[in-house]
Amino acid sequence: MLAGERPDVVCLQETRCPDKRFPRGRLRELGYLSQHSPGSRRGGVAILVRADHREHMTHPSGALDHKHDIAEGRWLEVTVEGITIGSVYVPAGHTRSELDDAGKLAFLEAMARQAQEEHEHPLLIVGDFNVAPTDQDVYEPSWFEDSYLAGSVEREDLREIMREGHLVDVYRELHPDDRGFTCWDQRDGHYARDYGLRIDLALASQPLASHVSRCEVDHAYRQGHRPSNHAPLQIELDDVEQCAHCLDATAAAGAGD
DNA sequence: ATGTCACGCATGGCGTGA
Repeated sequence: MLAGERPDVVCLQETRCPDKRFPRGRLRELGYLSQHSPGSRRGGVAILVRADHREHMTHPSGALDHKHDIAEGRWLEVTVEGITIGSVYVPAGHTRSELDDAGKLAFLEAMARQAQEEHEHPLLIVGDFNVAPTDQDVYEPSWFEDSYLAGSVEREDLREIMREGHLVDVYRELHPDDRGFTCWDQRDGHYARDYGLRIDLALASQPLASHVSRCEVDHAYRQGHRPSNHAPLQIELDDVEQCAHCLDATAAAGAGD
């Protein structure tokens, strides 16, 4: 994919490898800069940036309050060509025990604060949110009623992130009537019957969202022998320079008010 | 609703989390 399509930026979740085994050298050979935040076990997020953007990127510090262990292996951000891109892996909160639930909600709330702080900046957050925003994003809503993936509390926290950051759910904006599932249970038949969920999202700040020309679920990565149970989102932006310029102007206008 | 998988702990399965 890196050798063929040559995307500008790739955000990965669940790298599931210690930092030592993260293939920095191989990525460099392929012409990509990489940043990796390893997870203690199954997490781990990374961002790859095509090397020709080297002169036009920064790594902001203090992203999602790194003082808290909660962000370890779950959040990374980089600013490329004036656009801040976050790669996120929200805790699943699988058991829905009080502890897990609190961890997931605390994480979502930290994201909302971060989004609020950066709301004047061109921002694109992508990754596994472990929240299906609405019942349209779940294959059988009654089975997921108030579950950890589709609970009302989780959904409200997700809406708060979008409100605070003035963020748009890019896939839903472009595909109002499709389900656009990105994740399926590993058990036999679930993918074939499209028993899936849309929990992998791309949230773009509003002026940036108008420059998103394409957002698709890439089913090619669900083919082959024992693929991931997730399918990636592909996103294309039009007129990025113009967009960054217009957003700078917006921010400047906002600062003057 | 449930037809999987990899892992840790510990060595043949079981419990766990996604």
